[in-house]
Amino acid sequence: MDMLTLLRQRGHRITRPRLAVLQALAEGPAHISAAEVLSEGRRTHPGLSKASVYRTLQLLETLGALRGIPSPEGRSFVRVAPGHHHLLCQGCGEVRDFSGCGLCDSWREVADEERFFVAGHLLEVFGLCSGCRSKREGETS
Amino acid sequence: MDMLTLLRQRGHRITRPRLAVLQALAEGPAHISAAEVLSEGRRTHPGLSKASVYRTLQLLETLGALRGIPSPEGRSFVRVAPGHHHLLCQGCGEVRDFSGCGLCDSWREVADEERFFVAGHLLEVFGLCSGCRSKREGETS
DNA sequence: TCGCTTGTTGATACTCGGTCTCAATAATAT
DNA sequence: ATATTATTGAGACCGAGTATCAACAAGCGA
Repeated sequence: MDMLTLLRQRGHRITRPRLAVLQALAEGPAHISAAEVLSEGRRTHPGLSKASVYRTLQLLETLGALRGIPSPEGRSFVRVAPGHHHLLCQGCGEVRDFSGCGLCDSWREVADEERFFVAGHLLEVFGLCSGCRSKREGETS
Repeated sequence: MDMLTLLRQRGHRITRPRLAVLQALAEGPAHISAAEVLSEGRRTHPGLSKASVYRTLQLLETLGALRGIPSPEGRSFVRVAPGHHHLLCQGCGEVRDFSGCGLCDSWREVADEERFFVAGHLLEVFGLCSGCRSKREGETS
């Protein structure tokens, strides 16, 4: 669902700071940090404050529209989308997306057993990207 | 592989602080924070410093034996084990494990396409646990 | 359209997880 | 035993994220 509609539907006010954050999320990179949202958002609303950015990101995460993932500089946020997953390089920190995991069913029954309401899921595959891989050629593993 | 053996094999020295961290990881809860490792580790090595704990955890993560996952109070660390995944509650922050995901193959070909060396993977399923679920009964979604 | 109510904002002080520095120490090789 | 050098511990430091609170404005009803 549209994040703007989601906010309205849940009874949250549509304000300039929130619109600026939504626009930053829409126009910015797929993985975006709070700091990037702040600087990007100030292009549409110069007075945008750090606190509002964090509050809005937190709100969107609570509503299930965003998901924070760990990154070297704090957290970065991604739009929650079905079958959207990551390859995390432990060498350089690069995050690469991939989609179409084809496995979005087998864990569902586990969640059902636990009486757990599933808002979304995220598969992290971590290791070394091709670049870092060749750099470490020769090391014992 | 045994974490102690792993350290030795990669040419890292076996020191008292590192042994204390390994023991804390072995005896502590499955999901453990750096602060918990510190206090737990000081039981076997009272002089253990915060810096050493963070350094050792970082080293073990680099070596692929540990994986940090986001949590309200910083990060918590889990032993990397095949088919070990999480249900993260966005209401209370509870982390519940589940295993036997049965899907540890379909993403592998994606990784291969990207020439990505896979050290491990972690599936996060997030939403609401049964407790938080009933608390929010009646809210629009 | 005009207020009124109250959710939201912005500035800033603050918290605290995590890192950096560097002299002192101790694990390994010889 | 000695030399080499990775590692440690103490504490200063950094910076992401939060708390506070008076001022503001979104939305609603009249």
